[in-house]
Amino acid sequence: MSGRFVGVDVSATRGFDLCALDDARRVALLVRARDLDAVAILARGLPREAVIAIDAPPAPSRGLVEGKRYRVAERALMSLGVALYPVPASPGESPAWMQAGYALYQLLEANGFPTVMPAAPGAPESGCAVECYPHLTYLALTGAHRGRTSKAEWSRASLRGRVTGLPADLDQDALDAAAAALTAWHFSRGEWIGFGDPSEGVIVAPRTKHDLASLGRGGGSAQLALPIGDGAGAAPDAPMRPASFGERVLRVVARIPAGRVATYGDVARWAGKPGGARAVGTLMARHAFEVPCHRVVDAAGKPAAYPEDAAARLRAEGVPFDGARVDLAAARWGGPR
DNA sequence: TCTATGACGAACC
DNA sequence: GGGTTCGCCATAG
Repeated sequence: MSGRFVGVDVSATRGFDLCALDDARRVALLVRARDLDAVAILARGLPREAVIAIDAPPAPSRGLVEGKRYRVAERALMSLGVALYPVPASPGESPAWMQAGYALYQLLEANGFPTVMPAAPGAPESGCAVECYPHLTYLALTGAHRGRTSKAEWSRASLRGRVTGLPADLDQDALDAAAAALTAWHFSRGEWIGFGDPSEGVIVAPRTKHDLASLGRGGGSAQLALPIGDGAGAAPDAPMRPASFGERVLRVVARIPAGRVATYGDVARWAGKPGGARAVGTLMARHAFEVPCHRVVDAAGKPAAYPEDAAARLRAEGVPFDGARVDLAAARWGGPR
C-alpha cells in the first residue's frame, strides 16, 4: 500500500478500522479488519517506515498518579476538559477493547513497528506505533471544544481540507481512524504534542497554531500552522471502505422523487438493514438539511413532526392525503432501481 | 465501554 | 382505531 501514515480505531465488537494516508494526506486505504489476523495481513504490507497511530493505550497504567486508577495521560487530558476512558493498572480489569489494543501493539512490535512513548519533540519518528486520541486530535485541529455540533459533524469539519479523498458520510469509527492517520502524519514530521509520562504512555496529537502546547509535554514554542489545502483536484480514487449504513440511507433518501414518499422501514430495507427503521429516524434527525427528509414518513403515513412544514411540503408536491396521513397506497415510492 | 435514548415497527390487547 | 410492549440499530457521553 502506498500510505505511510496509518491510523487505527479499536473496538472490541466492531473490529479495527484502518486508514492510511500518503505523504500528501490523501486517503490511500480505508478498511475495517474484523480481527487481529486480518490486521496482521495488512501490517505485513506496510512500508518499513510507516508510522501508525492507534486510538488505544499500549499498556495498563503503572499507577503513577497517586491513589488513582488512571494514567498521567488521562489526568493531563482531564485538566484540558477532555473526557476519556481511564486505563486500569492490570490487563485483566481493562475492558475488552483495551485488551484488543494491547494485543495490537504487540502484533505491530512483532512486525517491526515498536511502540514509542516520546519524551520530547525531536527527530521525526518512523517505523513505529504511537498512541493517539481522536477527540484530542479534533480539539487540536479546531482549537475549540465540540459545543453543540454533533460529533460526526465536528469530526468531518476538523478533517476537511486536511485529509483529502475522504468519502462523504463515514461512520465515527472510520472518521476516527482518519484522524489517527492524520495524527501519525504530524507525528512523523515532528509536529506534535504529547500528554502523559514516557515510562507509562504518551498520547500524541497534532501541534497546530492552537495552543494546547503549553499544557502538554514537548511544548515547543514555535507556532506551527497546519498547512491547509482545499483538496482541489484530489479526486478519491483509492479502493474505499464500502458505504456505511448511514451513507446508504442518505443516498436512498436523496433519490425519493418529489411527490412520492417512503417509510422509515422502506428506507432501512433498501439500505440493507431491514430492522433499522429506528436508526433511519436517527439519521434523518441528524441530516435534515442535506436530504429531502420530509418525504420519509412512518408506517402509518404520518409525516415527521420536524421540520414543521413537512406535511405542507408534501401537499405542495402533490402528495395525496387521507386526513393527517399520506395516502401510502397512492404515493409510496417503489424504491431505487 | 456501557447505558440510555430516539422523526420506528410489528404484534398484541 | 388506539395504547403498550418489546425488539432493532445508530448515537452521545
